[in-house]
Amino acid sequence: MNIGEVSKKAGLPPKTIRYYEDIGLITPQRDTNGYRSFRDTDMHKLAFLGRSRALGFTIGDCRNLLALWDDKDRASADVRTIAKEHLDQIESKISDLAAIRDTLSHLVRECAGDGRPDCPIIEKLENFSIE
Amino acid sequence: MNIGEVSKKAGLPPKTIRYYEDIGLITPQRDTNGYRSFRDTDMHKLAFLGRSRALGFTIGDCRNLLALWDDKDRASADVRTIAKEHLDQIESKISDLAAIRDTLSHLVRECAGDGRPDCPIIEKLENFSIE
DNA sequence: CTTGACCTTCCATCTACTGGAACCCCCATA
DNA sequence: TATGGGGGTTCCAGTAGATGGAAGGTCAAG
Repeated sequence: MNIGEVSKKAGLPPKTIRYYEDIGLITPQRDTNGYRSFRDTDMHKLAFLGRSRALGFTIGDCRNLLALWDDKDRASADVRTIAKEHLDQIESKISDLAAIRDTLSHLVRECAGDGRPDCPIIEKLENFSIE
Repeated sequence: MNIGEVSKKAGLPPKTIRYYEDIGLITPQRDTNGYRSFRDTDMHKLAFLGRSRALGFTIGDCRNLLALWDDKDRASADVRTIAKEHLDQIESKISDLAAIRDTLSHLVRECAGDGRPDCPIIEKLENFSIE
């Protein structure tokens, strides 16, 4: 399978797939003409990567998860640890963003948004602190 | 005021402050020894930048907000537009993250996390799709 | 006079790609 | 046989927003 077809099936741009090869996440064979030749296992890994990345795992996480995936004897606790840490990060990010959203939506509601120059948003940015 | 003191007051690392000068967000004077000499207006801008960045505005947004801040005659609608767009982005990011969190926490709950090798997290990453 | 804390510049590095240039390969059609 | 179009290849540069580190100048205290 050539990169274009793989790209469609895995839902990843060709550039991204080449990049994943560059950084050693996959190692597709080559045809005599130099084209990359993807096997099922490459396809499988790419799909795995696509899903992991969609869940927000970093490339480093993905590398670890792939290694764990390859290792049939690993303890599920190892996988769970990575996932749990990531989940914690996501939860803290969500609450950060929620605080920001609350502050901002308050400001946006307060601002008349008309032609007049006085604007509470700018005023608050001058001396407000998010708590 | 030297950069160290400004750094403490504004809560921004010296590196970041120099970077903000590099990209033209501030233009502090220089002492005869070459040290940056920060005035009140620089301090004020840095504090403004710190707060805007803490609210997740991009550097580009900050540049626009600073310009609007300088322009005493601008319409508050201009400021409100930037803030509103940003708020929308934040809300969509929050819901993306919430979907990821739901999926992940489901997986983490399902995984025994013990010494055994079978792990639903890995299994789902093999053939799961986030909807 | 030396020590140590500051300050300076410049260059490299990080994440996770993405864009573009220049070039090769394969197949179908006129 | 030429040619055109749609693949593929490599390599270099750039994105955002800093951050790390090297090499060196400056200043105040002891």
